[in-house]
Amino acid sequence: MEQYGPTLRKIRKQKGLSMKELAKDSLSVSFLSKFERGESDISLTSMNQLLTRLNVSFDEFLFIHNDYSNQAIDLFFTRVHHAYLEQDTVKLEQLGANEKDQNHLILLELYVNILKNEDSNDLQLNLEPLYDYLFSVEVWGYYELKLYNSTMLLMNPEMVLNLSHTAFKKGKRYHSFRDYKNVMASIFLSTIIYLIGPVNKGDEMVTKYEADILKLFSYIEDLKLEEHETHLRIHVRYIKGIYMIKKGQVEEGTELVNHMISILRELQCENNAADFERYLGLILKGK
Amino acid sequence: MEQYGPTLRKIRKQKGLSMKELAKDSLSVSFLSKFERGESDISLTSMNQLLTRLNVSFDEFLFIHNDYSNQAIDLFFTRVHHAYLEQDTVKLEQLGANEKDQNHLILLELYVNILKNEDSNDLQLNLEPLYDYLFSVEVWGYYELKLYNSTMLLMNPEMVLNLSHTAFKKGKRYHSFRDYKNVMASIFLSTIIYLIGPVNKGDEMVTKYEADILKLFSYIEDLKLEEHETHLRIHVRYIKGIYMIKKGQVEEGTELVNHMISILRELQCENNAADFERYLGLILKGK
DNA sequence: AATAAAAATCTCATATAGTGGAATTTTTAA
DNA sequence: TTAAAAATTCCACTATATGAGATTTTTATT
Repeated sequence: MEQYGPTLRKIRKQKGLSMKELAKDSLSVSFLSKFERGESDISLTSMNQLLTRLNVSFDEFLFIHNDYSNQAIDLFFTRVHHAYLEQDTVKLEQLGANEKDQNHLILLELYVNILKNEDSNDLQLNLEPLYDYLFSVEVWGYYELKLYNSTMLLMNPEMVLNLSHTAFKKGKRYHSFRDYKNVMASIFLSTIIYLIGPVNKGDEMVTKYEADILKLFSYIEDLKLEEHETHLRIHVRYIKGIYMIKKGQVEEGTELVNHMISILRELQCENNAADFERYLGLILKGK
Repeated sequence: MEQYGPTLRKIRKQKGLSMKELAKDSLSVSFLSKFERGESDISLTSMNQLLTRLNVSFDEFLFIHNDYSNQAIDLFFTRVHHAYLEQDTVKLEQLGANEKDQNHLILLELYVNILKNEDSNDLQLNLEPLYDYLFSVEVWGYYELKLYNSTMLLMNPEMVLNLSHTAFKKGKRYHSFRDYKNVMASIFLSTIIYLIGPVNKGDEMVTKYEADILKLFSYIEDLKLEEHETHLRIHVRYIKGIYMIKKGQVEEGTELVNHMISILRELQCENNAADFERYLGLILKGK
């Protein structure tokens, strides 16, 4: 039994409510006392009533319960991402130690394999289980989007294309869920970058996948980005510029990209600006 | 008893899991069946185990359960805001009908009073209960921030100042919670606008509250905005420009503000740009 | 320090959440 | 059509969530 009670007590006290006031309409004081002391579990219905009365959402409650750290799902992907960037295979293996989820274990193994075989060319990744999972799920939730987003770079173009379309189709109903648009847009933009092809290669891929790239831009349109989602707006325009360059409109494309970079500079987003600039340089050198 | 079971079933099916697989390690199949058919409540601990296995957060679960609409807290404030903008007193009164929360009722009454007495000058608002509540709560959560944010414009300057400082002090631990920074920054920025004073008046307020305004800018610094939070970055610079104008640096201030407006235009944030421009016009006319 | 009021805990009775197994029905797949 | 898998139903049983009222602890006030 998880000890949710004490956390609830803490929150109740912070809001200056007595047990009587909180329990009103949903529970007896005596039971609330027992629960708050960690001596009993509570039903989902009762808990929901209590949290509603306290004006605290489940996620906020769990955020406090987990010592002011975020959701398990985000936490896992963030940790993996960091460990990978730091090439910390030990950390990755540690993360796997307490893990029961099959997908998570696969993902960790993939990353460890990549880090360990970085130089050798005979790297064979087994992505089948991931494909199977992502194709079998009927509606993609937040988790599936994150899972795909953090593994797409390991997949081959055909699969990426296929799954990005799938993401669009299977994720539709979530439009208004908090972080959804961000992950979705990020998936589509990464897909486009992927399809534009390696910077040092020719433009075969752009030509081959032209229809798909346009489709992906239309998916982003479909997200109907809000005016306050300026970061995504900047990112979209930037990728459009890159695409134009690859398509031959070198001058207009470069101008658009540089414009976005200058906006980022003005807002002191130095890292972002530098990343954008570096990639632009590579693209232009390939021309 | 809320019927959470059927929603869980729906999600389980979407993910292609059998009851046996889902129940493993946490529940018996026969009970899971009973729960999923809405014939029994479930303990918070069990539910958490099930959702963890499904890789679905509580908020995502409730989002689906509530027919793909968002959190109760946000929903309330959004609805009130819309009804107020549309001067729809009937809608506001409707919102109050099913409402049990004391603060919500106060807030609704305030808005109705404002709309009904718009022309007459003898409007007397009783904000005491709100002050009492906000001062009595030890740690401000998401709800308190939203509540304050949506009522601060009705309060007098001294109170706003006091409560904005309170927001900073009492909200500290939440830095990493999802929407937190947004609401927090929005509070500080609104406070600065408030302290800069009415556009048609002189600059007494800017002078009087100079130290406070600088303090508020430092609070925003303290939030350590991420590079991807470009919307807030734009907003902060815009307000800085307005402040410079009020302080006498008309030229530099106007330049900065116009710069931000032009960025918004480039990103096709037409409404935001227009709002910013309108306010700039008023400020400059007052000079 | 004394006292009253409010808040929280404890005791015990009861309702119901949850288990396990076996038989039955429904769904799925080949 | 048929066999296997998945889900439901029924039952007997245990664990525990919850409520009512008595008791103790805390808080506030003089």
